[in-house]
Amino acid sequence: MFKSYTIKDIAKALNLSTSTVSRALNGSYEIGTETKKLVLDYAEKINYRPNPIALSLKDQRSRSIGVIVCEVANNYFSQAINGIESIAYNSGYHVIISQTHESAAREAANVQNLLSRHVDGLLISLSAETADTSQYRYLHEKGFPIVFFDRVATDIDTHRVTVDNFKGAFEATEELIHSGYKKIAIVTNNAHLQIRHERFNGFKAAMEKHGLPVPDHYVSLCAHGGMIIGEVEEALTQLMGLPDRPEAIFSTYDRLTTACVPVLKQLGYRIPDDVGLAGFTNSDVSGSFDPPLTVVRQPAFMMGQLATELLIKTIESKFPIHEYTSEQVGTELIVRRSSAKV
Amino acid sequence: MFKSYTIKDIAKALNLSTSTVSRALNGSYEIGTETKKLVLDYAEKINYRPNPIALSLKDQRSRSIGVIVCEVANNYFSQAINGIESIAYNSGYHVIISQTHESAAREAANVQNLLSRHVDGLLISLSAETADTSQYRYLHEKGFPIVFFDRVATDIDTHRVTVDNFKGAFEATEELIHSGYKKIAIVTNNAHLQIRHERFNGFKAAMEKHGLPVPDHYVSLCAHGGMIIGEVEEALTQLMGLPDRPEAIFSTYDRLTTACVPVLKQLGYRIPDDVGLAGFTNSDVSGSFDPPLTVVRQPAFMMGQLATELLIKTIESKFPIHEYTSEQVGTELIVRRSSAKV
DNA sequence: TTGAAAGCGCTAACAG
DNA sequence: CTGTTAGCGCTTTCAA
Repeated sequence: MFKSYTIKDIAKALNLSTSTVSRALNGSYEIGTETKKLVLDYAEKINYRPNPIALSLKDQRSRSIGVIVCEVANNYFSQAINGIESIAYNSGYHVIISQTHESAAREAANVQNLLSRHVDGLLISLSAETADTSQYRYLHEKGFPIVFFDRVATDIDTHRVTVDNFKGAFEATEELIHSGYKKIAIVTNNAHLQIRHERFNGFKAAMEKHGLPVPDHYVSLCAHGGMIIGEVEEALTQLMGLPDRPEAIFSTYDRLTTACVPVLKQLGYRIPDDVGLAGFTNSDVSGSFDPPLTVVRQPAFMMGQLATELLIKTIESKFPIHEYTSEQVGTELIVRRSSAKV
Repeated sequence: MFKSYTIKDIAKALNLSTSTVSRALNGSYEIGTETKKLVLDYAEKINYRPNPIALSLKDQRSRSIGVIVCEVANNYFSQAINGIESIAYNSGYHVIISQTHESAAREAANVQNLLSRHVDGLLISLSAETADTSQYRYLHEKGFPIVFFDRVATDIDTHRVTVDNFKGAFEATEELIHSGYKKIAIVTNNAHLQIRHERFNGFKAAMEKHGLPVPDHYVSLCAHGGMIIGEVEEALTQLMGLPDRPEAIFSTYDRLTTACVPVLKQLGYRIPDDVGLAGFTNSDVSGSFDPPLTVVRQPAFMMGQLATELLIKTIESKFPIHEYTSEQVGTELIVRRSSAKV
């Protein structure tokens, strides 16, 4: 069923040896111009395609890279995957995507799965649940090419691609402050991720700079980062039920930010009249929200490209690499009405 | 660099032949219980993983399926890919995604690329530009497993997974009519796609049923389906500039629908006060829009699953399949304020 | 119950 | 310039 032609078929048809055919196909110099033309023409005619599996077996590489993300159906990640694909494709790699759904166990299983498929390298964005990164350290120490992007493991010295989360959060928070908000709460996702810390710190730094307090009860955690709407409801109900109810909310994570909108409305609060809102999100329709959202946007596509370039460079390096780069790109603050003070 | 263990390593270490090791690993019956245990224990200890590439070479299949979509960063497709992955993963296939960016040329190139990678089958959603489906017919006739989903080629008799586009469009249009709109225009994407026709026909049928006309100048085309904002601007500017300006707009395509919102606003029209709006989209934040959007939603995840199941069944079928199923699933109409009549 | 050997498609070292 | 051959990791006859 759908057998394709092999080098052998060509050799037989042309009464040549397979090696001659191989040489012709690969543009070797030690071959007669006529023979070469003969082979190429015939190959063209029968639409010959080399079998990449045989090639992979030969040179011990699969020409594929594994990508680990929490969810494909996520603005940031789908845009990043777009960037990943664009580079990988041009470099002759294919991309195998696997999703953790924010589960550390699934993440571990996916890594094993990708390894058993002999991917040449791994592009990783940690799940929110991942606390233990030892499997990555192990691989990394064994010389297996790994690049982290966005949600990185800080305790492993590898290539990394991130945004300046601190600055992104700082700017957004300061925007809220400049609008006139003083009592600002933060909703954030799981504590393990580095990006959470950085964004949290950026938030705190902005508050501190302006002499504003960040009481503990103004810090609300949603472990599933907006995937579970009940969690967001609970968090916001609690925040908005406080005696010193916050005047504005800063959200550190994509879905969390967009999830805040319907939840706040459902709880009876108008944005920004009753409560201001700003947060990280890569949604490309955040400007059409009611109200239009003030957002921090990450250059997802570019980050995907950058990470993939680093990974492929590592994979194809003749020598083991021991110098790792941490690329940090900027975020974009888009100010809209949700952060205005009425 | 990162060499993994082979069956040979085990054989050497245990002083056995590779075939014995192979048999032990594969639970063959013609093997001594002791030897078997020995091998399995050792394999476990060194964390042995069979090389899928060698296996593929042997049995002439790659255990991978190719997916062709226009864009990963698209609500519908990212959700569908989610479904595709879930089934493929469990069946031991990996998924190679490639994007056409709505270009027929890129689509053709991607197909060739996937074929040269010897994928075992193809899951295809046509690009908006694709008019010529002969490459698919050719493959299909050669016995290559293909399943179309969402944007299908109707002139090829293969497995297909679609939604009831006619009904989805019919219901949404009728919803606008029931709200009190009479002059309803339609913005739609490229003419080649079957889904466009079906949705257009559903729209027309609803209009006819209620005795409403669909003049030609109420039909507006955006070839790039909302990817190019200028196109949407042009289309809407023209529609809204008509002497008999439409009172409502029905949009047949995901991004087109969401793109209508900022464009209409920018042109100075309020939704639904000045113009009603309803359309297809799988955006999961359409309820947070200003105004909340009346949308037709497709069960993308399920469609991805269905298509993948069909494909894998075809791939693994012992006999050539000549009976093809056309699965059609329902759409969901979510009525919100954008389609209300003020 | 085990081992030897061929073969999947391709490349490359070695002969000629 | 071209052919022969071994080998990548694995399974599967065929022999023993």
